[in-house]
Amino acid sequence: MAGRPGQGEDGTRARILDVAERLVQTRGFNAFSYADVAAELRLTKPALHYHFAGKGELGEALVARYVARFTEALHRIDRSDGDGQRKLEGYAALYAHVVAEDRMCLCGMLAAEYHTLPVPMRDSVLRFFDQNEDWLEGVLAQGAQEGSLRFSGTPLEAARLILASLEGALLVARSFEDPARFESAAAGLLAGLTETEPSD
Amino acid sequence: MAGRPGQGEDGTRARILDVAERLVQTRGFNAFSYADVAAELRLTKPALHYHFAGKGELGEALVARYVARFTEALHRIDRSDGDGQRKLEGYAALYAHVVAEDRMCLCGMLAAEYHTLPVPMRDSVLRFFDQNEDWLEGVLAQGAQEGSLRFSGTPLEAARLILASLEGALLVARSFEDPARFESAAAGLLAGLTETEPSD
DNA sequence: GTCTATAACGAGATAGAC
DNA sequence: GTCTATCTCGTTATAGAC
Repeated sequence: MAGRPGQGEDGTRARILDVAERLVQTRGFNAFSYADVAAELRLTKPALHYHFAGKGELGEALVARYVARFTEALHRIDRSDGDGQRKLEGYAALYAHVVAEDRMCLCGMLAAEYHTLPVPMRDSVLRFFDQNEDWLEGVLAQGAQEGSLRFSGTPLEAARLILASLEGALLVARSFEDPARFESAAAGLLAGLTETEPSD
Repeated sequence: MAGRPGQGEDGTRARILDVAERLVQTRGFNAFSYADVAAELRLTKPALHYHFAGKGELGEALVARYVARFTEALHRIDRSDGDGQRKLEGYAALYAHVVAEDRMCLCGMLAAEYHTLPVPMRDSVLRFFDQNEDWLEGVLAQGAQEGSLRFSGTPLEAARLILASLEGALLVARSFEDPARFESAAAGLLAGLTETEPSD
């Protein structure tokens, strides 16, 4: 599946995923076609079918790679070893990179199209959200303990609100083609979690 | 355009909009067809073309009606004459009704598909968001003045964060087919805006 | 206002050559 | 691993009868 030869990742396969990923993040899974990807790579549709049996399989590979990259990014933040607040800032920055490229989060886009997706893709999308919530829950628990973060409810509830808010902020900001809208929403969200109560 | 006859709203036209609206809110604008709507209403595709020249025109009518209904709902909340906090609760309840029907907000769904939409639909989606933000801004300013709401940044910034958070909460909750996820996120969001600082 | 019939196109997919 | 050629189906849309 990965790079059997010498290097890493078969070249064509990775380039197909790169183009398809951008198309899905900007137009949606139902609004891109094998023909779009083939044309951009100067290939033909059957060449794509050689690498990915069908659109469903391509979609599954797309989400799998996206989740793997996100997981890596979360591990990088963990290793950076900041306090909860800094980790949350790092997390929001991941989304900022997405909107900077005029894209929606891959799984946020697929969430909108959820009811039209092949079941394996649906499952992967839910796992993506679960994984993000788990990670955020840990960061929030850490932040609460340290005193770097304050929130109402349980860490899991706060984690879910953060995930939803960032996905929604991406969705709206991208429509206005205004990354600043995302930045502002992310900043406001963080501010609400770091308010120090008036020290008496 | 409206109900020229005796009653209100031509029957077929309204029924087409009803079915199309549900399909767009659940599957997306790019994942429903005239054939879907026609079959459900036991009509033929040309009958639909009689009422709406093309898919674009149907989409425009869909958003126009949705925006009009939302505007009415906001006016109802205004007339209810509660404080800022209660108005926000009423606002969140509008979204809760949507997720209870396993739907996405129409304009949230269209925001995901934004780059594939006919331009008139794009404009209407942005106007929907603008209108919501304007209304929320007013409610937040009122709440801040009364002391029923607290937030960081300007009322407009807070309004944008609320809109994004609720849209995102819809998006995620609907994927899990779990309205409780939305309710929890909405409650957490409200809680963050009504925290009373430790009274001394 | 709704129908039958059909055009014109693009989508996803396969067979089989090279 | 990529191609040409082709198939089948669904989609949007129109012409013209009733």
